[in-house]
Amino acid sequence: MGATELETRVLDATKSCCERFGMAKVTVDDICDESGVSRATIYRLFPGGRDVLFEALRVRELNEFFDVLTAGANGHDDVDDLIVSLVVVATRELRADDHLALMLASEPGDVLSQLTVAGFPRIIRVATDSLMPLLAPHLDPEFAEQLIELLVRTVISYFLAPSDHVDLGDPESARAFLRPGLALLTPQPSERTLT
Amino acid sequence: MGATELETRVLDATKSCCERFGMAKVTVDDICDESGVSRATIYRLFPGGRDVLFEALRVRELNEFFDVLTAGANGHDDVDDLIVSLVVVATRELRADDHLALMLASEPGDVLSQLTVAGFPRIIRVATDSLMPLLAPHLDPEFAEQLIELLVRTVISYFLAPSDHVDLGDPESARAFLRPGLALLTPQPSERTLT
DNA sequence: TGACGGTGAGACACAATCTGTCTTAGTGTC
DNA sequence: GACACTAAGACAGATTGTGTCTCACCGTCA
Repeated sequence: MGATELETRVLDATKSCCERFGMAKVTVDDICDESGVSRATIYRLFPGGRDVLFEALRVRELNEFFDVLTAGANGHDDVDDLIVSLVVVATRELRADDHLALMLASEPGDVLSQLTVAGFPRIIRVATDSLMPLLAPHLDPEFAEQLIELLVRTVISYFLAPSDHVDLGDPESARAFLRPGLALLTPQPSERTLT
Repeated sequence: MGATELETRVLDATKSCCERFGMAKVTVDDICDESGVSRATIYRLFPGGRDVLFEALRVRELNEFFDVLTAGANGHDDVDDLIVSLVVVATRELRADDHLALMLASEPGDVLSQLTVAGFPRIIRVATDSLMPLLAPHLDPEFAEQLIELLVRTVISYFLAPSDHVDLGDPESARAFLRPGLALLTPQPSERTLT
């Protein structure tokens, strides 16, 4: 998974081109100019070209997102605290993501599709891979997977369409919102259901 | 010169497309979408298409600039005051022009060319047409034309490359900077030279 | 009612641009 | 000197954009 310095430069260039022109207008040559990498090299690094390039960028961004998230959610002995922290930090991270905001403004269709439809399974996959190690010590694996998926869906939904009643970026509000679900966790570990 | 509501809409759309994509990436279809005006109509309003459209936008912006400038420089009995005011207001107007700033950032070559080379004669022409009525009551016509050209060159130069010693957006600084030249005006109306 | 000016929709040929692949030559490393 | 890696750019084919055209539509005015 070690990204070459060259790959990094190309993906950085792709990112900044997307911000400048909007994804629809970016050409491979734009990325060449921006990165200072030759056309041939880009096609060798990312066989398939343009689409593969965007795909790789999405993967990188997604992984970065969960790296930051998991790094920022340490030192919680209590599962409840951990979960609340994850939700809050994730929400704040989404809100602070300038690139995401720009893309959401200039290419709403594509970005929404990535967040809710086409790209959603991947998000769940990466989220599961990243968060399972954190939750595994405290929860039944199958339950943890279901929980992660539900949390991802919730955070994304409240990010895209904020509520007047809940602010998942605020620890107090998030805890209050999550309490009913969290209550199911600790007291009776026997009957775990989400619906 | 009355611009149709339709022409206005098309030029507004052109402007906003330039800001979103950068001039190089804007297509006529983008402008159709943005303005809600059909392709056929755009080509009828602006025969020649794309380039003519950009040209028309530049003309409009330029005229608007001097309209605002002359409107903001009223009520000066003294020529010195008038000239200082024109320089200050023009400088501030340039600095406050978001569209110009955006274009300058994304398409430096084109914009610089418009400000200093290809578009410069037109700037001088419009400036002369706009400012002569203001200066005519006070100055010899030929001298006024020379003065206007020099002021335009000066304001543009200091706008593009600000000086550590002079701030033409500041009345005090501008007056001090212009004093040597202004001194030539009032005392001896006989020997008028700029060099 | 019918003629008329202005508009949107879209077909069209041509030009320009982009894509993805390829070959070449250059550069640094072992 | 062989090797891996890269820049530069030629190339065919696909895609996109341009500018012109025709046609249907719609409101207005006679």
